[in-house]
Amino acid sequence: MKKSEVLKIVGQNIKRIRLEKGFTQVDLVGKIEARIDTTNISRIEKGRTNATIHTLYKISQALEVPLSEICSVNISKKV
Amino acid sequence: MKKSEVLKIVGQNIKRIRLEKGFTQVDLVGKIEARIDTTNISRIEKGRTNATIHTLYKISQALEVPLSEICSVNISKKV
DNA sequence: TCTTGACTTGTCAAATATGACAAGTATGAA
DNA sequence: TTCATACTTGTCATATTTGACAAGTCAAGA
Repeated sequence: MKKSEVLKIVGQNIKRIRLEKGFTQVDLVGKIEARIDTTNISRIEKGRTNATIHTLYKISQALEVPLSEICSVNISKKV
Repeated sequence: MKKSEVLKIVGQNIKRIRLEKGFTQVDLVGKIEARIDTTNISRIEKGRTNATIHTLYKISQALEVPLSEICSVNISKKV
């Protein structure tokens, strides 16, 4: 699986969960004590940036889901 | 949960799985088609670096586990 | 149309992840 | 002790993430 695909799937996970919970990006930022920016959330959701694990962790906190849930990418069959 | 704790847990996950599978860090690098370095694997396992999701994905590929498994951090009770 | 809210995108500066290499540490075997 | 293997750590250059801000897009209402 290509880098861009991985980033896209992670971003879709985040966006899907966020919408399911009825949050806006601004809501998320408000829920995170550590600083984070809607610009970055947007970029991550769109798969335009290769986020660090800590940033994803902060987002998972705001979404109230385990980090592993937003990192749920199908295990590739072939490398 | 502090940033350093998150990084440490992810690193421990990787190291634990790697040892369970009997791989050395050099083995891992050899299994990953995309370029990655033992220096970086070591730093990630030690929690000294805030790895990007794509790097963790590459490691998960080499370890033959889902990305979500190495990202398994207990959901924090309190923010 | 105009406005508002939500999101996207461009740019910038600062911080830092990454790959590469060298050197150091630790362990175990001969 | 010596050697080999595995890992850690320091440093460097490069690339990129991140937060911040501004501006742009888009859809839904009034």
